[in-house]
Amino acid sequence: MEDINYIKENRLEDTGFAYTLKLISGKYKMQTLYAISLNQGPLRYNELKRLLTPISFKSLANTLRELEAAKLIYRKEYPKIPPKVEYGLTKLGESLIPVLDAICTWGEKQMK
Amino acid sequence: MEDINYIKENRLEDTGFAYTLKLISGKYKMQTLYAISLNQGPLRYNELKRLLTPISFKSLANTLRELEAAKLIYRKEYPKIPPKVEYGLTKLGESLIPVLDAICTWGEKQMK
DNA sequence: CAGAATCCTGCGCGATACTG
DNA sequence: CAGTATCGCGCAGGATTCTG
Repeated sequence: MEDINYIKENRLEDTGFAYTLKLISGKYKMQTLYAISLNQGPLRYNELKRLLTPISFKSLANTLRELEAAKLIYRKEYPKIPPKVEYGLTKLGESLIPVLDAICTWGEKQMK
Repeated sequence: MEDINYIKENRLEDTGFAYTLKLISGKYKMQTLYAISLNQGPLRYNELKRLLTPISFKSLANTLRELEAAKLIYRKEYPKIPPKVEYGLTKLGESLIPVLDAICTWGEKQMK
């Protein structure tokens, strides 16, 4: 009944569904989160760049900034030469991984 | 180890994850599937148009065609005047709903 | 090494009009 | 009612260059 109302009242955009999509939609956001998860630990800027090939520097920077703003990843800077920056999942980001895993699992089933 | 290899070999794109995303990425694809699911039954063209506001006719037509090509929805035409066409979830499409539900649930938790 | 800055491009998507 | 056809554009994303 709740769901029915949502949809009847044309407010799909007020559901948690739309809320989540707003945070993770974009060409590389989910891939970025998933790459960090698969690595089982934080990744450096250039590692992400390589893993997300063919992403551009600009897209990567944007993606990381937006994910950080959404508190899904954290950015840790090591002030030294040469510079080193790591990106890892926050608790919030980790809580999203089961969802991404479900996406992966579903795909694996269909592939064979 | 499998996962590690995937990521080390820069083949995130060969995972089930990428496979799934290819089918459901696009501005309105997941929303379309979810709307049909929430309705607990097939929806007509104009109903979808309304529910997915502010989608355009062109985007809606494209979205429906691509989802149908991916066998996630079916199209049923009633040959009569006035025309009536229904779009519903296939078995494959239904199998994806738990994943979309997970996305919704996650969002609901964060909203409060 | 990790970006910022700049300029450029495609195309996903929208708006509108038309049709069986 | 359920779509196509046409035209046009914003903006996400790309390519390249520069810097602390």
